[in-house]
Amino acid sequence: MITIKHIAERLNLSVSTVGRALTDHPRISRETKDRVREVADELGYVANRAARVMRGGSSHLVGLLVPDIRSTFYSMVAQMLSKCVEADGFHLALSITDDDRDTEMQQVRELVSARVAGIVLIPSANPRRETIAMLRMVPHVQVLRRIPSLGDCFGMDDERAILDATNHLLQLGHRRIAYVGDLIFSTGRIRFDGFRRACAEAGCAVDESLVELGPPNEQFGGEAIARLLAKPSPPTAVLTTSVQVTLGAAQQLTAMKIAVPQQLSIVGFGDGSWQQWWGPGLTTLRLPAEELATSCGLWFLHAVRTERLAGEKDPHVAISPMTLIKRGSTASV
Amino acid sequence: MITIKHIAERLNLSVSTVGRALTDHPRISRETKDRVREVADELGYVANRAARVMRGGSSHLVGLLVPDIRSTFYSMVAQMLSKCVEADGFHLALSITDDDRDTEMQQVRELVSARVAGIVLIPSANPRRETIAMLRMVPHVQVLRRIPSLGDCFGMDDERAILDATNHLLQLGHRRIAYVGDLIFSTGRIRFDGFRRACAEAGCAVDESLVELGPPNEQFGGEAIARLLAKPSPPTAVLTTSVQVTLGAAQQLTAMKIAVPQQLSIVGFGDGSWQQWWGPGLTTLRLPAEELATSCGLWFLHAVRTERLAGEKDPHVAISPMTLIKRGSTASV
DNA sequence: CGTTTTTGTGCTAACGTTCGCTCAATTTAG
DNA sequence: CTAAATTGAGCGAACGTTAGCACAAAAACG
Repeated sequence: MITIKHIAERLNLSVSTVGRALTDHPRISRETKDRVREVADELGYVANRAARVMRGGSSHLVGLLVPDIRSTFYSMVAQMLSKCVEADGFHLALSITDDDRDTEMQQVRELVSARVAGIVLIPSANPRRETIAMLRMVPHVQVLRRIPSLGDCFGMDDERAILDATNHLLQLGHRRIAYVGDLIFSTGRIRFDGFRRACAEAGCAVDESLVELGPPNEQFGGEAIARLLAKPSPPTAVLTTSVQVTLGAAQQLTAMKIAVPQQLSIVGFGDGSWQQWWGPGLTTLRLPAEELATSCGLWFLHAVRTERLAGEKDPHVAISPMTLIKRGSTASV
Repeated sequence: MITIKHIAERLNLSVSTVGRALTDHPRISRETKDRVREVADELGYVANRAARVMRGGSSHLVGLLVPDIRSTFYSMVAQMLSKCVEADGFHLALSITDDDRDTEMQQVRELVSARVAGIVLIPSANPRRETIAMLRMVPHVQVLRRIPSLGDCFGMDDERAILDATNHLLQLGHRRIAYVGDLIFSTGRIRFDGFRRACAEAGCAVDESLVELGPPNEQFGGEAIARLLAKPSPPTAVLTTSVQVTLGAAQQLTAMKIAVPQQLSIVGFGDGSWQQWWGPGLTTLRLPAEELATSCGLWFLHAVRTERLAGEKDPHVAISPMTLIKRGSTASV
């Protein structure tokens, strides 16, 4: 690789002069700058960022940790964040955690080792103490889920949303409402609370046998639906409270040829083009992915610029609202 | 940030000893190694990768350039690639190009500047000379599209696929077949060739007024369908030859309440869960995204390990087959 | 017991870039 | 016409890590 040294030799200049010429230092003559630039282009010189970082400069790298980049929500976050930070000359280092705390730890170590300017992460269910310690060394922002011992967080109004969805079903007269979700993540617990609260407020007892708790993935969604419908007295409505669970549930309902909403009403989670086309159209909670990602990106740049570390005293917690989109998959009993 | 120097001072050791202890050098006593490790953990030491890179080591970074990470295909590539390379201790630096050659150039410059171990890219339609020159400095692999002056490429059998799709429609008796695609990318041109060849071989003249060429995005797909259906003698079948165009077309057909396949047969491109649920089910060309991404990742690691540069003499060109999935959106005339 | 080998550690240079300091040459001011 | 200011460029140190060389102490060998 070509270095400034090569350029300096070629022009019989010192490395410092070449360095200054390339960074447009005011005390270098126009003529020298032009000659240096010309030779640099000719030799195909590309600055070594590692050296710059070592001198104490910024790596201009932003770490992004997501469980799975194929998810529409996470890829939207990645896209928007990338757009945001690139406008300021930053770049994205993408790490995929699989929601595994050990993978997460290793990835965070890598990012800190690369001296990233900051980290945006969707934290795993229960990050290691070490992970948290490392995160506290750099500006960072949590998205979606919230670990109290970490800093700023951009989340969604999970409780309100599930409350709305449950109330929608209650107002349609449903009393046997099944709940499919998780208690693994902070969001899962908040959503479940919302469900219980809505039921309690409506004076509707929660049938524990209609509560399916498990990992928020496609497979569990499908299995949960199958189990629920196989019960002696099946639910009249179901709430699927994560994107993947909703997808699995929809596939299962289609496969089992269940009439929606006649046999079962369903409220899904997240938005994708498939939801408008699935069956009678899926009633769903729309995620404010784009807005959330953008505001998160902007805040993040702010955090990096002000060298704001681990949400020092009062972490900034932003809550974006979700909206219930009513389609054909929910009807009165 | 804590450096080995801090650890050395704390233990009254030299930096070299600490450095060797941390890299598990054989000539360091077990006792010293343990003490060093302990203090390192206590102080929260994280190695500075920049320094390591400067010493001539690898950055263990792999650059990935995609037009848009929200696309299912590209995010699948990102996911699989990440899995592949992380198994070998590499990490992904994600860059989004928007298919813009200037953005692309800037991103490649950044990656080379960060001294990435290699680059995987979906090249833009017409990369700058400078971009190509920089790419030639590092091991790199093209995905999907192919720029002849660059190296190895992992693509799909675009011509064969469109040939199959067109023949499927021809066999169903269609003669007025519309084509919606692009001539911007190498893939677009190859696909169009496949269409023309299939028609020619079947002795079916291509009606140029039924050929809609434009950017491969959702908007164009919708507009193209609207234009085609507004013609005095509209097509009986249409071939949409990119993922986004297919999505736009499907949305437009739903919006216009066109009876598929009675009024119009359609063959789409790419696969997504929505396609099985859209209308009567979309007949479509399945992309071998997962396989392609995985084999690309493996080859890439090979290229990095063997320091294989710009496809030196004979670039490796892998062609994965696509398969036509027949669903309800195509029927005989 | 002396010699060779092994073991454990320190010194120092190097990677590529940046930046403070120095200094000569040139220009401007008095 | 001399003194001061400005311009243009070089020297050398520093960033954190690694690795070759050196060297003392300990161990193994004859």
